[in-house]
Amino acid sequence: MSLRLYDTAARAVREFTPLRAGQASVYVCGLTVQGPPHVGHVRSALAFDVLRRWLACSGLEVTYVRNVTDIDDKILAKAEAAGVPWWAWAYTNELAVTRAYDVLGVLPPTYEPRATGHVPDMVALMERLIDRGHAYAVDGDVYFDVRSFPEYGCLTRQRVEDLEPAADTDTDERKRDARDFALWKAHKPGEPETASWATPWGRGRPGWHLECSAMAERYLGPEFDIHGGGLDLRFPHHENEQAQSRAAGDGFARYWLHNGWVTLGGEKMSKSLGNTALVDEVVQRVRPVELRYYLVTPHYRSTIEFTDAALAEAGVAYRRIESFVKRAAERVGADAGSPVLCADFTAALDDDLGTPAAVAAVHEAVREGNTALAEGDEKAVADALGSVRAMLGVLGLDPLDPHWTAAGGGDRLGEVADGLVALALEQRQAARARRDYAAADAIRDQLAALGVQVEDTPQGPRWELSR
RNA sequence: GGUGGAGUGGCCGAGAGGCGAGGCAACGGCCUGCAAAGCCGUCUACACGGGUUCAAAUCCCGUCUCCACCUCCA
Repeated sequence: MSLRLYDTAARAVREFTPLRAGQASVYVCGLTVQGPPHVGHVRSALAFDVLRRWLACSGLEVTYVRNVTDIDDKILAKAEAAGVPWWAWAYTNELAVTRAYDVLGVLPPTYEPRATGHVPDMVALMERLIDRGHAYAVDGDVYFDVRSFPEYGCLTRQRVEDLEPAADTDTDERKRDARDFALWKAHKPGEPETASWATPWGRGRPGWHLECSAMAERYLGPEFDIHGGGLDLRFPHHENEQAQSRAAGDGFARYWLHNGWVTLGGEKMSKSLGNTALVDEVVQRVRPVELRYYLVTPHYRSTIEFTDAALAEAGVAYRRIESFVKRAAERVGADAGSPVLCADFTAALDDDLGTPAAVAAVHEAVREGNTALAEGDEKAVADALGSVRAMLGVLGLDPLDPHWTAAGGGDRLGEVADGLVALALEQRQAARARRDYAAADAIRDQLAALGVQVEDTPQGPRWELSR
């Protein structure tokens, strides 16, 4: 069986057949860098990070482009309110987004283009659209003529007549149809000069949708495999992108993937509602890898409610897996066993990235591994470990991946602590040997009070920091 | 008004006509000096009302509730 993906345009799961054999081209809408990222934003990045890892794991050479929208109305407004240049505001937030992605183990894209760096591509695209009769310029604004393109609305199955007028411009009277949307916005008095670029129609700045069409074409070609983004981008953003590109003669995206919401209090997490949980704040309370587990485990298209309880539960579940990996690695070595993916795991991810069933397969392998550990069957332990680590690697959740283990390693104080705990455990073992359980338990209790969790195993005591 | 999505056991969260997803919690057992961890077992649910079918959480009709997009939005 091979990969099947739910395509929003088809409203069905479709077999994934790459345009070019052995390769996959993916364009994902990144963020408009108007503020720091919240949990909902990173869910999207994580969903497509898993897609990208799975495509690569399936043997495809993946070109993954995720843009940054670094110019738009809100960036201008917020920067002005904060009294800083718009480009500084945008860049500050872009750095915050990059940091959040990195903290959660999102792999860097193949390339991350910015809207402001692609004005010539946008101008060229507008010229093509005007030449073909699908766009028109009025007083420095350039609009897409939705009535000129019969397919308009096909991505979201909407009829132009049913749509409410596009409100992305101040005035309607210059547009041929109220639903026509702006490809380019003329410079307005009062807006910073730095937020405008020269074009054949005068100075101005990009409309939101145009950048993605221009950048996708530059880096992925006129037709590419997968276009991803959040559900809210279906309309108008993706509908408009597709209209622009196809009206210009490009094939554009062959599969459309959209991730579901993270809700808080039953409603979509969003800045306008004020119900956001910022990534920076959440990772103060939970380990990033546990946040990643929480976000990656449910299916990417389902809505998930962000609660402390759900997050805590995800942490417990992840630690169960992590605990096996660490014990097994101590027993047989971290790299023992071969990276064999369980058949259930592969089948699950091939079925529209069914991470819930994939995680269930991981838990199954962990259970078998724990049994092997208890029975002292080192061959079986190694098999399970290799398999579990390989599967976790696809999900970006391998506890032994340097990304998660890098922090805090190798410092002098840590070595001293290791030695002190070992010393205490020797004392405790001695007490146990002479059946002085009161003394042995006292040592264990004192270590526990310091956050050191001791467990006895057939191979002797081991310890971890409790959480 | 138009276009979509959702309602599952104590909780999170899958599945989409017939074999009890998985995890968390709880309870019982095994293991352990006692723990911890682990393993085994128990807990048989699908908003409501009809219908189709040998068989429905899954299909059809109706109802209720909630959410999203059509305005910036992951």
